Amino acid sequence: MVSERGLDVLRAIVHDYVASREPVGSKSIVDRHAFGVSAATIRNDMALLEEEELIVAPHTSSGRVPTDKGYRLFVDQLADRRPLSSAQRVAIEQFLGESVDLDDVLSRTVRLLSQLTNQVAIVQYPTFSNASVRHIELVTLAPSRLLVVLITDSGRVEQRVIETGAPVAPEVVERLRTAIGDATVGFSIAEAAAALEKLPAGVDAPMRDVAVLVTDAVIGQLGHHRQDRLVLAGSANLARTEDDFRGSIFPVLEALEQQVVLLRLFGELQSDAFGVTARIGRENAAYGLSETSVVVSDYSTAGETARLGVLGPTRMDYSNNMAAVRAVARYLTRLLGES
Amino acid sequence: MVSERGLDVLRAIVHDYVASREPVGSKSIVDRHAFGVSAATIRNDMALLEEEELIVAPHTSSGRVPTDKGYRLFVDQLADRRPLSSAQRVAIEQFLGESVDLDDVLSRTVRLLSQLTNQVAIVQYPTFSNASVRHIELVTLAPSRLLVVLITDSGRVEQRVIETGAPVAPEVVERLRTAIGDATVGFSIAEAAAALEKLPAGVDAPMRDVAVLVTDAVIGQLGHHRQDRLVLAGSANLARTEDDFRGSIFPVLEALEQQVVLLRLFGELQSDAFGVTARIGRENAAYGLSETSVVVSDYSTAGETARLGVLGPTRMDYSNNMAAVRAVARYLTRLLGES
DNA sequence: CGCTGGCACTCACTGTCTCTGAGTGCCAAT
DNA sequence: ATTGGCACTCAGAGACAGTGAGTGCCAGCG
Repeated sequence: MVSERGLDVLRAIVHDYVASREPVGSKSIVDRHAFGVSAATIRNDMALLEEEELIVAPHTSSGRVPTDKGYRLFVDQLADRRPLSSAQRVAIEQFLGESVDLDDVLSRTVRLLSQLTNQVAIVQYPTFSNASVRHIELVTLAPSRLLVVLITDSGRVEQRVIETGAPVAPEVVERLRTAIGDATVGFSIAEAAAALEKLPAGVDAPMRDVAVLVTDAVIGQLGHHRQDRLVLAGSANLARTEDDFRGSIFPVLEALEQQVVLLRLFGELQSDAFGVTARIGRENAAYGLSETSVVVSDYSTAGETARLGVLGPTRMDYSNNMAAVRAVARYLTRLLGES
Repeated sequence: MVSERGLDVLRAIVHDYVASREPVGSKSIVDRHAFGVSAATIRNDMALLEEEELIVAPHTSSGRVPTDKGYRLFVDQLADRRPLSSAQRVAIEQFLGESVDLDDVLSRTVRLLSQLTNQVAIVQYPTFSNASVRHIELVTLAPSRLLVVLITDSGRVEQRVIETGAPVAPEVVERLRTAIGDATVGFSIAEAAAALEKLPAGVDAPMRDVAVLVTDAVIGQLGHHRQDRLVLAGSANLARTEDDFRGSIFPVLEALEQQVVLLRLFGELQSDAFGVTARIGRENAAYGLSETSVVVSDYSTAGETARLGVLGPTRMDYSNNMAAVRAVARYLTRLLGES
């Protein structure tokens, strides 16, 4: 078993390694941390830690480096839950407080998070599944081209262009708008979608084709969860990492573009009781991100929850990043809750 | 002066260097290209080219590499204006043909371009300055929170949320909507903005405050050129470059996030008579992108022009990239012109 | 029994040296 | 103008020794 001091040693190794980027040896530990014991003693502890596969020596006789398992233990038990500095808190309040729009809030959030952590930040769009339809607008862009705009009371606006194939008379557009409006405005998303399914059946034959096209479009918009969208910032931070991680930038950049991958990754993580979770190194191997760690937290909107987090090399400052992710998630929840 | 064959040699050097990533020497040139002369002759030509600073030897006695100036000459005079392969043309048609929406078109375009060139692709949002206002919608999200949606006949939809500070009565919203609609719908962007400037003055005192807020918002939306927006794809290609360029990825990724930089860069480039322009290496030094080249082309929409292009390491395949950029720009112009 | 100092050992890293080969510049001959 | 020949240069690859951080182990000490 690993002793109490053994864990302290692990903590010191993680800390020093993250800071210095170099394998850390027994001597430098006693130098930098007041353990009150000699280097030889530390060495004994390190031998135990190595047996438990919490640390590893990259070359036979050089310092030790935490393994994924070591980081995992560190994150689960050893990371000090230190709060953000007051300067950072002020930054959050100031920076997010100014925003007006949902889009604006999210884009500010993601930039803020990437600055606080020096990592790539990711924020998922929230859903408002209990939102209801506020307004539907049908605009003729060209004789045979319609624009459908859907507005919900959560402030979400969806647009889509429809090619009707044949010209549509203005009065038809007008009647369709009224019909669709009557069937949907004021109802929840689910109710509205159900009502629209049946709508074309009760419509005069000549305009039924158009009606099908339009209702399909609206149903599509209703079902189009924006949760499928992500906002990113800070990918330049990947390249700032001046060391060996550079080699594995490619799959990461690729994943950032193929947002599907990130969405699945986000989906799998579940944070415990509104806390923060981390996925470390090889735990992400399935996504080709085996040298990458992800720190996420839920944040909640009126009804549902969505996620935000940061992504970076396995050797990252978990303490700081987890604190930042948690703080931003909390603040964002508060901000969105107000509305 | 550089002889005719000297230019052929330069072309060969650029071609081979781009392909092999290694400095190219006189012998390998006579091997790979049927010059019909001996290596010694080529050496003489190379000495001239070096004198003109078109090529340079990275180490005293190894092959030559094109300088920025060499690439410039190559791009201006030597690049074969070879058309795209028919497979590529088909890809363009198929891939872009399916799209419906402006957003969709642009996002497909940028992905396509990045695939064709293996570089980072950038597409600027088009403006439609001669568009006119089609519809304005005012929706109450909460007692003191309004959503303004602006729709133009070019299919552009802008939204903005306004905090009114105090609750606004439904009939006030209704009257405002009518007033604003009357003043703007059917008019051009410029006319509508002018009319809105004067609108609050002619409104009853009690609702004037709200009127000012709302008209300001709409004026802001009208003036908000989407041309300020870019769509990006393919940043992972930066990391695929397996060579020395990796070192200068950081400023590039940074520029990609700070879109302002890219916008200025795009703005400075002017392509000649609907052709393609390149900005090579140190010509971009002002933006911290001195190892980066940019290839852009105008593309035009109904009224105005916008730009698209690719960005990558100085040592890129200019022939192919310029052909791809031109072809995509042309196709996009045609596609947008149809509407 | 845990801690410590001592000691031999390992091995990555660095600098130096040499060797090799691709490539050059120059020159005299064609 | 082109060519073959030749001396020269220099980056890169091995080989080699020296250095030092760090380890494992052990006997002794509190």
